[in-house]
Amino acid sequence: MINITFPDNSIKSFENIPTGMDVANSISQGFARNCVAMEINGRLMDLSLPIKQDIAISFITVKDEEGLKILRHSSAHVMAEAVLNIYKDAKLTIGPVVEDGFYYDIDMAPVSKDDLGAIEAQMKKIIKEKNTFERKVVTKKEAQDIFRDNPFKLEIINELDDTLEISLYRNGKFIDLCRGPHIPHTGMIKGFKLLKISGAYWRADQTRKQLQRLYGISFFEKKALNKYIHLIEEAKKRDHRKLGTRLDLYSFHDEAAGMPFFHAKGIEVWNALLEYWREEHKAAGYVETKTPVMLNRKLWEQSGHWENYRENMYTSVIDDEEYAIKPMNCPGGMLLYKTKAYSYRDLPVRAGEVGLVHRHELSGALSGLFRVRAFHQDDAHIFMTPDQIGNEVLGVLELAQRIYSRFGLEFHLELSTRPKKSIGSDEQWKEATNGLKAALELYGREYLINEGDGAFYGPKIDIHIKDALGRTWQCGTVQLDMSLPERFDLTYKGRDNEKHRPIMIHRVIYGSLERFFGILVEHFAGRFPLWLAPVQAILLPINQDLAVHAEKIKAELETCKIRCEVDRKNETLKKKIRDAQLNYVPLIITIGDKEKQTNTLSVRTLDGKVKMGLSMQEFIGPVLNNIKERTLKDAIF
RNA sequence: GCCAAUGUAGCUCAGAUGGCAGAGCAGCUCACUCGUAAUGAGCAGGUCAACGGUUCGAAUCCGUUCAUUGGCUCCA
Repeated sequence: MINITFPDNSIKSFENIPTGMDVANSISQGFARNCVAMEINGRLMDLSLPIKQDIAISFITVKDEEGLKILRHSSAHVMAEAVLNIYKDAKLTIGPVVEDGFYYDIDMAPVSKDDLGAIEAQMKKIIKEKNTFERKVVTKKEAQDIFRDNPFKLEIINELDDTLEISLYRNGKFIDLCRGPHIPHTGMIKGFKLLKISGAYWRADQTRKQLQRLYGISFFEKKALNKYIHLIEEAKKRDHRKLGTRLDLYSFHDEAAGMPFFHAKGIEVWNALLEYWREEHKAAGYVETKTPVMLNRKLWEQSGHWENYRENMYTSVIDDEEYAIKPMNCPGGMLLYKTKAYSYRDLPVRAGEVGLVHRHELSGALSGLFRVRAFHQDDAHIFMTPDQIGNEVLGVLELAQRIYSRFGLEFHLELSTRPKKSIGSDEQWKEATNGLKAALELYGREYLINEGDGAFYGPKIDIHIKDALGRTWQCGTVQLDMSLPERFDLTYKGRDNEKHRPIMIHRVIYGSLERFFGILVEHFAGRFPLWLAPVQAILLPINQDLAVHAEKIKAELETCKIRCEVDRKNETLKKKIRDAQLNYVPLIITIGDKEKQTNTLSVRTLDGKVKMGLSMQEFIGPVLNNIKERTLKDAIF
């Protein structure tokens, strides 16, 4: 008699030794069909395993996050089997589940995207066979014997802890070394797709063999796969590199790889972003500063960058002196601080700087505006007394919230603590980390903790925003720095008339203006809200004779600081409207004889709605209001 | 930097097997002067990324370089 306890504390008894599947079936067949694995004593196990003693179990089903991971892990096995069916002498290495699917690193000749179809076809066949995954426990010696032709698996086996049992999984003819667990049978993979191929080093070590990494994704439902594919396609449509070209915002040139060129229209958006940034920062008690782009090597030695960051820095020799283009703004900020003597009464000092920095990123890492070699940080350095940490960090979080919500972006927070390689005493780290924690508590929102993920000079809070497609991006960061004030011997006079060391934080909110711009393009799919739109209104004269009147109106709107253009092309109205719509101009104003005679405007918005007979005042008032409030609302009239 | 793919007109792309470089959009000209998502006709536009090689002949084949794209963190 076996007694099984379920999560709701109910108990069921079985005459004979049941498998996990038997137990699931005893609840209902429908439930069993949706079961993927079971959890016993915190360990995930196959449903096919017998339960030999009284124990508490809970089932992992297709609805659980864990279930999906197991499915994808099993999918990796199926993919590996498919690859082996086609490429007989391929050698498998590891095939884990990752955030967005799974991969398998395989030692084989390079394959191309065109080969994926054949592998997918093989996988389909295997899935159709509904093969079960059979688990077998072997000794280390047996495992070594089975994988004697595979140096990668041997290496893994040799490293395994002797106290662990070594398990193999067989589905069909395919056997792999694996911890498990797996789905009951391959038929549960209802939707899958192989996504991409890349090179990857064995154990991520450049000195070791380069393997082929095949990526795939899979789901329990075909529908979920379609949804995923749809998301990828939607993301593709919003690709800021494509939209940037089409909307004439920015471009990239071979002559300066990774360094974007902003066009006139792009700069309108850029300036609107910065104007808003300045407004918020002024209101939050910041001053704005500016430091040079190129500074002497001595400064970088003092700041520690020469030692820690040199391979990413652009350098040049001028008048026999070595200079480096700044990869960060902070050392310049240090010099600014040192230009005067500070009293505790002066603190906190909040000094912002929209600084242009250059970092020599690996050529393969470059990607549109998202990963560049030259960019502007909306940086600020805050110098303060130790007891101001909580308040100042809180202030940054609140400022960040105000700014992000302006764009309709949600966000979450992550706290990163001391990494292995770091400077400073335990005491300092404790104080700094507690300071950040205190601020987070004051702020009152949940946050994740990334143990050991801080900068070498201090702990930090990262702010991750979530765009309209649900993708997250790390933009803002608040970093406590325990190194630079020391290295530059920053001080302030305390109430006690003694010198004290200020605490310093670095923080950004947009992060990289370039990158944030790119994120916004994708977030809005190119349709900027009115306050950001490069061209806010376009005037379309119905015929050539009306162009003069259109220009007159344009001049009037421009005195109100509304960015506008006249489309003087010798085209039909239909055509001009189409062009304006495709360029996402929020306000499309047609100028015909009727409008000229009555001195009114006929306004079409991007949703295709038309409002006729508006007087200039009826138009300008609400428009300026919408711009001033920087609202995301399309509805203006 | 490493692996793979890609690079043809301002943009999007076609150009098996080597034999005079093409389309649509955009641009320019002309006609039309138009009322809410494409008027028509014509013209112009190219060192086929760069350099080198193979060949009677290269956008096409080979090599090098540059750039772009997807990866290179997730541990049986």
